[in-house]
Amino acid sequence: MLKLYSHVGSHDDVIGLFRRMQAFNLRPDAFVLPILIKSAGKGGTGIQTQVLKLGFESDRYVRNAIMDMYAKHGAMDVARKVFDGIPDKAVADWNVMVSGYWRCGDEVEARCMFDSMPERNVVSWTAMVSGYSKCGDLENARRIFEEMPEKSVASWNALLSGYAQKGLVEDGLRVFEEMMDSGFRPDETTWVTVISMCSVRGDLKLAESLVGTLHQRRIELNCFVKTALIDLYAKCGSLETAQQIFNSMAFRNPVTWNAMISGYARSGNLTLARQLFDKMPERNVISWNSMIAGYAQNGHFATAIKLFKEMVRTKELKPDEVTTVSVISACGHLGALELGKWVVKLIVENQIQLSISGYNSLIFMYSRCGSMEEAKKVFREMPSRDLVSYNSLIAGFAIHGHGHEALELLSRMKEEGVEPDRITFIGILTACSHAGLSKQGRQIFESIEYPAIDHYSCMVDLLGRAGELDEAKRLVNNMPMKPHAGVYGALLNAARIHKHVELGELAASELFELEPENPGNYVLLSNIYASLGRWGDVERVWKLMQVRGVKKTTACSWVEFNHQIHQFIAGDRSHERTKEIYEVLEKLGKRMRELGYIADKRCVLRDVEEEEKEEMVGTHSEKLAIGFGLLVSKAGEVIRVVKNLRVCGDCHIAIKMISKLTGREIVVRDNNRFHRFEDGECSCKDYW
DNA sequence: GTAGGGTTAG
Repeated sequence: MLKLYSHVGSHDDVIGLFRRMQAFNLRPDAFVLPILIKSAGKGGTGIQTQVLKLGFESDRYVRNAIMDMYAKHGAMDVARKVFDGIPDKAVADWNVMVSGYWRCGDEVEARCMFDSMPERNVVSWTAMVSGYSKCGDLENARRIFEEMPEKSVASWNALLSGYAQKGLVEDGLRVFEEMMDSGFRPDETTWVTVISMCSVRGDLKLAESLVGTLHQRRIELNCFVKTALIDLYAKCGSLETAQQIFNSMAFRNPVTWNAMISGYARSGNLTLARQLFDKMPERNVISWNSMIAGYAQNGHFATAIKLFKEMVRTKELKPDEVTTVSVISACGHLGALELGKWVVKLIVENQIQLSISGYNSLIFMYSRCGSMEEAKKVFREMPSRDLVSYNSLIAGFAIHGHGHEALELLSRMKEEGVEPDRITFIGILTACSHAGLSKQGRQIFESIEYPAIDHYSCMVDLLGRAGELDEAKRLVNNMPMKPHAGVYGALLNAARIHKHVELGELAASELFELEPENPGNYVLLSNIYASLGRWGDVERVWKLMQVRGVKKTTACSWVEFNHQIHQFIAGDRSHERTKEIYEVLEKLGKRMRELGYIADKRCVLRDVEEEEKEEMVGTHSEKLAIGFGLLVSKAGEVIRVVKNLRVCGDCHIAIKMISKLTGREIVVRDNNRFHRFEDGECSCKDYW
C-alpha cells in the first residue's frame, strides 16, 4: 500500500499512511524505510540517525535510498561517504552516484564513476545518455546511445529529450521515427517529449496531426500528456482548445495550471491568466514567474513589480533568478532605479545565483535608469559575457549619446571574438547618431555586409540629425528594399529638427499611407509648422487627425519616490500633492517671466486649454513630474523623470530654465534618449 | 523492492 501511495500520491499521502501504520504500533522495516526516505524530501536529511537507531544501516536498499536522497539534494560528498562505506556495491549504488554527479553538473566525476563500474546495466547507460542530453552535449549523448549494448524506451526518451531541449525539432522527430522503426513502442513520456518539441513551432496543423495520431493509436492521455497538449495548443494560439482540455481534466498538477496561465499571459489575456493564478491550489515559483513575466511582457511594468512585492511580502515562495530577471527588466523599462536596487539587494540576500541573462538584465536596467557607471561595472565584473551583454551595454551607450564608448566596445567585442549582429549595429549607429559622430557612423554603415532595413532607419536618422538632409533623402530613395515607417519616421524627425517643411511633408505623406493610425506622425508634422508659426497648417493637421479619428497618445511622465512610481499626465490634478506641485511650478514660472522667458505657441495639439494661457501652470506631464521631483528630492540629488513620448520642445526650454534657476541636475528619459539638464544646458542638441 | 526517461516561467 505504501509503495502504491509513493507511486501515485504525494508526500503527505505517504506520511499520512505511515502515521496510521505507527498508530498500530507497527515499526518501519527495511522494506518500508526506503519508501519513506524517498518520500521524505528536503526535510529528510536527518533521517540517517533514525535509521541507525532502528539498526537498518547495513540494509542495501536502505543504504541505497539514503545515498539517493543525499545525491538528489546535491550533497554529493555525503552520498560519496555512504557509497565508499558499502563493501558489496551493487549496480544500483553506482547508478545513484553517476546520476547524482550529473545532477550537480559534475560531468568529470560522472564519467569517472561510469568508467570504473565493474558492471553496467541499461540504467547506467541511460543515465549517461541523459546526462549528456541535459547539458546539451548531443554528440556524446548520441555516441553513448550508439554504444549501448541494450536499449530501453527510457534510453530513447533520454536521447529525445536532448533534441527537444535544444529545440532541434527536425532531428528530434527523426530520432522519434528511428525509435519506432527499431520496434520500440513510444510510451507517455515519449509523447510528452514529442509534443513539447512541436510546441516550439507554434504550428496548429502539426498540433492537430499529432493529436490525430494519438487518437488513432488510442493512446491513454495521462496528466503529463494532457499538460503538454495544453501547452501545445496555447503556443499555437488556440487558447479555447487548451482551456477545453484543462476543463476536462480530473487531476491537474501545478504544471498544468502554469501551462494555462502562461498561455493566457503570453497571448495578452492577463485577466484570465490572473483568475487562474488566484484560483490555483498549489502555486509554485513558476506560477509567479509566469504571471509576473506576463505583466512585464505586455507592458504592465508597474503591475509586474506590484505582484513581485506581494510575492516578497507574503513569503509564499522565494523568488528565483527568473523572477528577478522579469522584475529587473520591468524596473529598467520604468527607469525605476531605487526599485531596481532593492531587487538587487534581494538577490544578494537570498543568494540567488545569476546566469548570464541575469547579469544582462542588470546591464539593461542600469542603462535604462541612467546609471551607466553601474551598468559598466556589472559588465566588467560578470563571470562571462555573451552577445546580449555587449548589445545591452552598447544600447545603453546609445540612449545616453556616448558614441565613443559604444565604438570602443564594438572594437573590443571583435577583439574578443564576439561577432556583432543586427542588434549590435542598430545600437552602434544610434549611438553615433545621438553623439553626432556622423563620419564614424557612415564608416560603420559601409562596413555592414548586408544592412537590414533598421540599419537604414538608423542611418537616415544619423544623416538627418547631422543636417545632411539631401543625403538622407537620397539614401531613402536608393534603398534596396521598400522603406518602412521607421525609415520615414527618421526622415520626418530630421525635418522637425531642421524645420524643413517640404521634407517633413514628403515623409509625412508616406507615413500617413503606411500607418494612418499613428498619432506621432501628425504631431511631428504639426510641430514643424508650429515652429515656423504656420498656425493655419497646424490647424489643418489637427483637423485631419480628427477626421481620421486618430487620438493623440496620452503623454505621461513619472518619477520614482519611496519605491513608488508617481505618474502624471498633462493638467493632472489627481496627485495628492498637486497643490504644492503647482505652487512650485508657478513660482518658477514667475521668475522665468522676470528673466524674459516668454511662452510661445510652439507646442501644439495640447491636451489642456489652460496651457494656452500659462506656460507653466496646468501644463505638460514632464513639468508636473519635475515639480514633484523638486518637492521630494534632497538638495544635490539628481531629479530623474521618464516620459513615454518625446520631450516636447516647449518643455525642453522650460526644463533648461528650471535647472538653471534651481541649480539642480535634471535627467529626463524619453522614448528616444536621455536628456541631462544642468545649469541651463542640455546634453541633447536637437531641440530648438 | 534500489538506479535511468516527461510537461510550465526569463
